[in-house]
Amino acid sequence: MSDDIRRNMALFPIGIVMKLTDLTARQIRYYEQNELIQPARTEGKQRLFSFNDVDRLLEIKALIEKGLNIAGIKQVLQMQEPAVAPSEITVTSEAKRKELSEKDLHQLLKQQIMYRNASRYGEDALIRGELSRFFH
DNA sequence: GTTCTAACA
DNA sequence: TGTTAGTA
Repeated sequence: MSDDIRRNMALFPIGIVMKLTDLTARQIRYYEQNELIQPARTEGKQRLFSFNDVDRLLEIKALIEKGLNIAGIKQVLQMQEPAVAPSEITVTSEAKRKELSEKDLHQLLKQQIMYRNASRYGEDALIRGELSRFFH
């Protein structure tokens, strides 16, 4: 698993990331403010992005083009990273179920659908694409 | 020349 | 989101 550290190595400045992602510096910085990405910083406070950061930005870009807002992208992204087990996203007891609001139930439903798809096809952008319609 | 933050004729 | 100002 040493490939992971390579993908997370902070390598390129914002200028290169702009060309790699076709995003403006403004957008990249804006997404960072909204915690969609967390690039490293040099001593001089300049951002340094890793391959993972670039991949993440490409995903964000795809979702933006699908018409999602920051809030929607956050949710889609959060369901990716934490490879939550089914038990964690399943409503366990009746008591617990009663405490959930309608909004929570929808959120839970989306997570479960996402997990099933991820289990069958393994991870992929297509899954996000399908799921994105829930966040319009 | 590049990047950063803050702000808006 | 664009863009500009003043820096580092």
